[in-house]
Parts: sequence; C-alpha cells; structure tokens
Amino acid sequence: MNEKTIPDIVIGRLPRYLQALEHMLQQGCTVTSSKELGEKIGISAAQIRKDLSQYGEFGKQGKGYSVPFLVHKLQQILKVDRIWDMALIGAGNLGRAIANYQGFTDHGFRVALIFDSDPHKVGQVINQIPVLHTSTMIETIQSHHIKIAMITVPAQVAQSVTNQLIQAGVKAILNYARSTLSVPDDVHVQYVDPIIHLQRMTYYLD
Amino acid sequence: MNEKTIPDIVIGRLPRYLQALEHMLQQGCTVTSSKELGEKIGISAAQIRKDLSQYGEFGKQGKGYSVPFLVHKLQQILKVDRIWDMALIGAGNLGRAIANYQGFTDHGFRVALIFDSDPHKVGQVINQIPVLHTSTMIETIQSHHIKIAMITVPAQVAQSVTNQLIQAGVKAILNYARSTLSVPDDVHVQYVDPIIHLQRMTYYLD
DNA sequence: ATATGTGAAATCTTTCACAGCG
DNA sequence: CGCTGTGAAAGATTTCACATAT
Repeated sequence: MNEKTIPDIVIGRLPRYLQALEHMLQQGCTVTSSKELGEKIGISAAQIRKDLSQYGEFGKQGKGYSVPFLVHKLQQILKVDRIWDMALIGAGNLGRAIANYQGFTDHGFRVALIFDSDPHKVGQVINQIPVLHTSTMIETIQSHHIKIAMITVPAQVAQSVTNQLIQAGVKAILNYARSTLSVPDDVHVQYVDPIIHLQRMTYYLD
Repeated sequence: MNEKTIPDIVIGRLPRYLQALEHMLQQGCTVTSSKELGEKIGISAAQIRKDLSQYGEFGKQGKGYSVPFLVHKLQQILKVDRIWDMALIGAGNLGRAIANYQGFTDHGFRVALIFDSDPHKVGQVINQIPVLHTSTMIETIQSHHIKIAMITVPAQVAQSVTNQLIQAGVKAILNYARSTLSVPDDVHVQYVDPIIHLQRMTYYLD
C-alpha cells in the first residue's frame, strides 16, 4: 500500500488523529472506529479510513481500531517515537512562555538550546536552560546536530536568523514571527501567527 | 462577481496576502503584481488573481495592483477595518505572553478582558488589564458584546470554558489548548498547537 | 451485525492560456 | 508590451458504496 508520495494534506491530519487517540488512551479507551474518531475531530469516517490505509491495514473489519496500536503506528509514521532536540531563538515574553511549556517534553520534543541577541538576556536561565548569545548559534546548533528550531524574534530579523539556522543544518522551523520565510526545498516551515488565525475568523463575523 | 459562497480555503489565504501587502507598504512599495506577491509568499500568480477576482476587479491590466488600495480592500473583506475586542481565558505563562503581545493592537485586535479561575491570579494586572475570576465571565463578556475569545487554559477544562463562551455569545475562538472543541455551526474555531505543527514537520525529517 | 479498505464517482481546487485593456 | 480577469482543462481531494473479513 506504499511507495507513492502521500499528499501533505494527509500528513497534516495525522497529528490531529494522534492527539485525539492519545486523549482516548488517557481516558482508558482501548478500541475505536473511524466513525467515533471522526465525530470527535470533525472529519468524515471515510476520510480517516482512507488516510490510515495509506500506511497499512491497521484496523479489524467488524471491530475497529486498537487505540494503543494506532497511537504506536502514528508515532512511528510521524517519527515522534523518539526525542527531538530543538533550538529556540528569541527569549522575549513569548520565547520564555514556550521554553517553560511542559507539553513539549510530554510529546518527545525538548528545548535544548536558547539564543538571544540581547546581552541582558544572555546568561539568564529559563526552565534550567541558559540563554546563549546568537553569535555562537551556528556552531552550537551544528555541534548538537539539532534539526528543529522555533523562532520568536521580531519579524524584521526573522529571515536573517533563518538563514543562519539553515547554515547550521536546521531542517524544520516553527516560525512565530509575522513574516514569510524563504527557505530551500528541503527545509520545512510552519507558521504560528495569531493575527492570521483571527483574521480568518473575523471574515465570518458580522 | 459576488453572491456565491467563497471557499474557506480562499479565505485562509487572504490574511497572508494582507500581511505581505502591509509589509510592502511599510517598505514604501505602492504597486505590485500577482507575480511579485506570489513569489514573496510562495503562491502562484494565477491563484492570487483568481482569489482576488472573487471580490472585484482590484487590479489594472498591464499595470498591476495598487498596494494601499488592495490593503484597504482586504481589510474590508476580512472585516479588520475596525477594532475587535477580545477576551482572554487563562492567565498562565502563555496567557500573559499573549496579553502583552503588541501585535494585536497594531492589527485592530484588543485584549479587553482577562479571566482565570485561580484566586492567586485574580486581581493581578497584565498589560493594564485586571484579571477577573471566571465566575463572572459569562455576564461580563455578554455586557461587553465581545465576539472573540482566546483560550489558554489546560486542555481538560477547555471544553467547559468553551461552552460558557458560547453561552456568552462568543462566535470566534482561538484555542491554544491541546484539545478539539465541539461548537455549534455558527461558532468558528482556530487551533494554535505547536506540537501539531512540529509533528507535521518531523514526518519529513530523517 | 458491524466496520474496514478501496475502486469509482463526485466534488473541489489549481493551473493553463488567452482575450482584452491600459 | 505587460498584466489582469476568467472560462476551460487538468489535477487533487473527498465521498460514496460495497465487497470483504470478523
């Protein structure tokens, strides 16, 4: 059932399945169906079955899916069956909130390095991690073999930070800055911008 | 060119156009083309033209688009040509970072009310806004006619907070909690979940 | 009886390509 | 000439519906 690239739109739904399934698991629910899962997250049962079938036959006809098994499979597929170290660039209000967020650790992500260009912030310790100066960023990220970075710097410096991250070998960037980043094809970017989310909703308001 | 519902996927791109155009405006750029804009944000020129043409003929053939005019039109379309008051529920690390974020004000959004259920947080003042107890939430939001809320509470209470927000007349929710919210059809939800964004990228890493 | 996995059909979205205007 | 606006074509995604397995 494999060996044909799976559309990115499918990949985008897998973490939502995983989240809902992990939640079910916590509730002690061990079996579910595409219908039940779909109702929980607002996606059609057929869609869920088709998405999952891209990776194998995970269900049992007449019975449904084993929740622990499906969680395990999705973790493998999404490569979150391991620990990912991340770098955080920008130790402002948002950066500090992110560094203190416990949810990362619970899901296999770890803020391993924090950088800022402000000498007043360098040396501070946030959630047991010392803030380093950005001048040491490229070599430090390289030597730690870090592939994921989160950017919480002002928009006007986001692209130059990004360029350095790419030089350092980073392949995935979670960008909290209000700016579109230009990156090579093998680098992935996801944007977290509350303004964009809000504007998408105000459209529908009176 | 109107009177047929425009797909949500189109709406989702409009804020990105607006962001890029506002950025151009700041740079003093007054005219652009679908090609130039597309290259900046990684969307095809044809797509941009088609999206914009849903709302009118904003460009001039042979010339391109007036940046200030297009910004104005997009602000109207997205209904961000006004001030939107918002309620923030949850005054933890993330809630405080959000309350202090200056970007909202710059784009017509204002954190008007902050709520928390922790008596130690109630009475604190964040960015000049006092934290109120959630017991007064429904009536306070109602009396302020607030239609937009941001949720930064723990996942396990997010749905019950949501139910209260709906009772209070809120029609748009930006959910920072790791949970899927169940809402009526006339209420819009957008999710901000770093774990989901990260998992979407680890898929592509080695 | 129940729920999966899946081709085929229906629907939605994007791209093409060009007429038409400045 | 250069670039928009747009039908028509191509492509992608979702839904349908049912054979199949427990």
